Amino acid sequence: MKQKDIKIPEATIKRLSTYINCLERLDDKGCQVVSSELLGESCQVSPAQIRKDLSYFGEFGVRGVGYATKSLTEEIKVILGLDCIWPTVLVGVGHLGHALLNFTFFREHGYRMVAAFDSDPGKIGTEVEEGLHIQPIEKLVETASREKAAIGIVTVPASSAQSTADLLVEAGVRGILNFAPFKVRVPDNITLRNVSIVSELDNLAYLLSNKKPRRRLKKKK
Amino acid sequence: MKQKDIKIPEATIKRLSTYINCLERLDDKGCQVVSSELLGESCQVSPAQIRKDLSYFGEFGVRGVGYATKSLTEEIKVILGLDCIWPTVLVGVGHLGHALLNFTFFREHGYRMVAAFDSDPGKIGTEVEEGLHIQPIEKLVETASREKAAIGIVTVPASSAQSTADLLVEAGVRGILNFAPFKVRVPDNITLRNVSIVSELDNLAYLLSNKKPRRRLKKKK
DNA sequence: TAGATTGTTAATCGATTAACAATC
DNA sequence: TAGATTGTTAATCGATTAACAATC
Repeated sequence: MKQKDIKIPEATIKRLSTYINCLERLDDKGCQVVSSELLGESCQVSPAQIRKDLSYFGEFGVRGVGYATKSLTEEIKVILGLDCIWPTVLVGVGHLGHALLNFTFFREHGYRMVAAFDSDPGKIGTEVEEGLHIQPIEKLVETASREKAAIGIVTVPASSAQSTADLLVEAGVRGILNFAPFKVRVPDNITLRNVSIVSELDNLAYLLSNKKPRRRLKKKK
Repeated sequence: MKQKDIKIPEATIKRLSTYINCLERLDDKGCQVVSSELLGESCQVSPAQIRKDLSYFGEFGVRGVGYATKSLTEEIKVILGLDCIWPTVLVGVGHLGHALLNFTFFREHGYRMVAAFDSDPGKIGTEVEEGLHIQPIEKLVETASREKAAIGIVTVPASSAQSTADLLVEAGVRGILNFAPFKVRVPDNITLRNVSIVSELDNLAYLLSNKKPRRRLKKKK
């Protein structure tokens, strides 16, 4: 049990999110108790890593036994802040925006989409989800602040990413998830995550072009 | 100039991809030569980091001067393997799949979508891009191997992610980019990248819930 | 108790940053 | 040459892994 102002590695947070996923699947299979060994096998992380990750936040297991699947899931959700609802808005309802609006996981994980915006006049008023109608960008600041949106998702083209982020900040969101291929800048008090789909692909291309048929550089075990 | 069997950090590869992006933008602005200082400012990476990243692959700059914008861009593309065309197939033409098929960057970065598949009979035959018609999953192995697809993109639901990956492996792809919220398993000789959009959101939620306003997370136990 | 598995510390490994000699 | 900026080495910082005492 720690919990000072110790810095938690970002990688740990990322893994915690995947632990939830794996724990839920194990629970579905009827696994009421999991060891770090089993969970590690299930989500491809070493048992030591799992125990270390959890130890940043407290003691959740029973020595000699393991972790109660359901309660560990809940504990991790609390750690990640998924025990409360995050009002979220999305800007840019192209295909990607649409994909996120429909993303089932979204609803299941404590996020609530309270508004969606687009600059295309032809899209305004379209119902994308039950009760969710696309609004014009001009309404962003007004609507998002009224709805107390905490998170803004940016799925506009690179060229309007910065101006969109600016509007979201003006509307009072506390965090921005940016999918546009442009690293936006926001004030220090706003939390920002840039997601680069192209980088992921490029990473794959790199790995492929440097993997000679017989060479083995980076083996995981 | 190094280039032995030195291990390149994954973070370096990720950054190289963003360097290309920034370099192209700087070039558009008429910047023919950039210093690591300027490029760093532009893509929010420290100058030392940039020089270190590049030094893994060779010497691309001129001391006292900087880097030629255009040629550095090209050099990085070669490093990442973006100087050749990667035939790619996509499985699962939902909103996310659609988003990727239309992603302009895709074409611009040396990937060529050679086929798209979906299990929904209602979608078969639909033209999603110029000359690209959705094919049934049953045709995956045949078509993908005939087209010599090197990369497979998985945008199916979690429940069919593993079976889709299996088919792609059977079809002979060398790398898989998986967007489904399920960590698939593939043979050692296949390069795999899992992209978790939910993890990104969860990461944001964590950062937000541990920031000032809701400071107090008292530990019991 | 004996066996199992956690939580934690210490050792290892890896990545970033700082500093500076090389050199245009 | 003087000024600028790279490429690289060494120092620092951070994350992962291994090992084991604690304990159910």
